[in-house]
Amino acid sequence: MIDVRRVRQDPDAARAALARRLDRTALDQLGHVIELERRRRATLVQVEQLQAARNAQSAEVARRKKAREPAVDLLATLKASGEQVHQLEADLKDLETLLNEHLLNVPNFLLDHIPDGEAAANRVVRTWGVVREFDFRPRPHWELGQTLGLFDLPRGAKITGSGFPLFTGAGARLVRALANFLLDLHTREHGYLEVQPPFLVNRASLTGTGQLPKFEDDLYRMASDDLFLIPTAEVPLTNIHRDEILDGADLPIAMAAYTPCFRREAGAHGKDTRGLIRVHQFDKVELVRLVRPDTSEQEHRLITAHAEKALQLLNLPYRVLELAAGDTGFASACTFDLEAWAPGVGGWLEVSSASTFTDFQARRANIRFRPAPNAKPEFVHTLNASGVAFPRTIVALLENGQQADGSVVLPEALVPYVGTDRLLPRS
RNA sequence: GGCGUGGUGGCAGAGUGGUUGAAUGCACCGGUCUUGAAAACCGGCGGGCCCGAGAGGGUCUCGUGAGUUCGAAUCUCACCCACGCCGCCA
Repeated sequence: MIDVRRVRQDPDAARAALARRLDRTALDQLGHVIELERRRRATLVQVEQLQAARNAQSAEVARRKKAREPAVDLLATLKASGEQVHQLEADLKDLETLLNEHLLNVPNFLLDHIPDGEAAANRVVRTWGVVREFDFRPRPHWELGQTLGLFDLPRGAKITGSGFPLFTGAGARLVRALANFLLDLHTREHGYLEVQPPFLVNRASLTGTGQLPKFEDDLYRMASDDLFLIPTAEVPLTNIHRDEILDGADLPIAMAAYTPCFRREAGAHGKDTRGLIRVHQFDKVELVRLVRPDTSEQEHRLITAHAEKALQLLNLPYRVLELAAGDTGFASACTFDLEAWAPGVGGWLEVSSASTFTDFQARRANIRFRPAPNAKPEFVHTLNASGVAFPRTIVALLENGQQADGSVVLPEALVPYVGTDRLLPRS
């Protein structure tokens, strides 16, 4: 949630800032916010003045009762003004409800330095690793998965539907190995607290991180309980400290979790439907940090570096993109995507997204900290990064590690976890 | 699922209609004392919003929402959550 006070102090600056998102509805929402906030404050002043008068009269009633003096005249005026206050309060509440609805649909302000434009304007910040030259035609992962017996997508579709992968044998073991490798890396080397959160969350949590109310169509919902399958562990992790005031000395808070993620991918039909690139259920190790606002830019670089370290240890060539204004997610102020090279499909695959949300999620989820003992609470800044998403990482591992004989060489870091340095075709 | 008990400030815990945003203790902050620390003593100490240049002032808030009343933490109703016992189940 954006800061309404910032909007009303300089509405034109707010409009200009949001215009960068190239999203008409965002500006429309902002227009409503400005008008509703004006009316809200006008009504609030009225209500409070009336209440102040009534409180004084009420105290006088109490005094007279104690002194056994008559108070009928006061009781009559209080009764009348009571109805007036009641009406004004109802008006105020309607305004606040409406204001909040619009506010929840306004995206975050972007950091100044990110490029303007749509996805085509995304900026390559750096590239790591060497794209391998093949002396044979590199095969796509779905062919490798078939010959190596790693996954069985038709049967996954039979059990559930398209986009619900079934991993088998060494493939299933590779998933488990990645989970252990990544959790060990982030907890032991990078200092994250390992967390195993619930996979179902309520509306308040999804509103806190920004998925609701706007993106309900992208979520799987359990109608009987009004709970949702998590689209990312970002949701439960960030909400752990919802409605809390943290001790400033405890920041930054760093948490890592391995969870499945569920996404309906509504509206993405026909795009990347083959293989493991776009699926409805996938595993991911997620990193979340709650930090002091003045450190959030350096924290953003740090969390990005943590995700990059995973790709480096997996020996996967990747590039880092700074997303352009028009391509940055609703809640994010600045996002770095990590894209691993996949020679089989011949493209860069997003395997991680590292974002700073500034105080946007903290306002929605009401996560604050006390900068010093007895000081006023302030909102934290929240950040997260995939560290990393499994299916596309597996795609990159298979397609980069493939040999002419059909086997796949695994990176050294994974060998102890998988128990072999090479995946061999089924005999 | 059934029956029962309960939800008060960072924690513990008073408070059953009238200056109670809330006693008291702990924790925390400042000070006195001390070579220093501890103890002791003195003082301070929830959060949101609004007005105000500021000083300051106002208002709301005792799980959430609605209601009764001139007035509610205190009464009524609904909902949510936690705990206990029973049932069911891994």
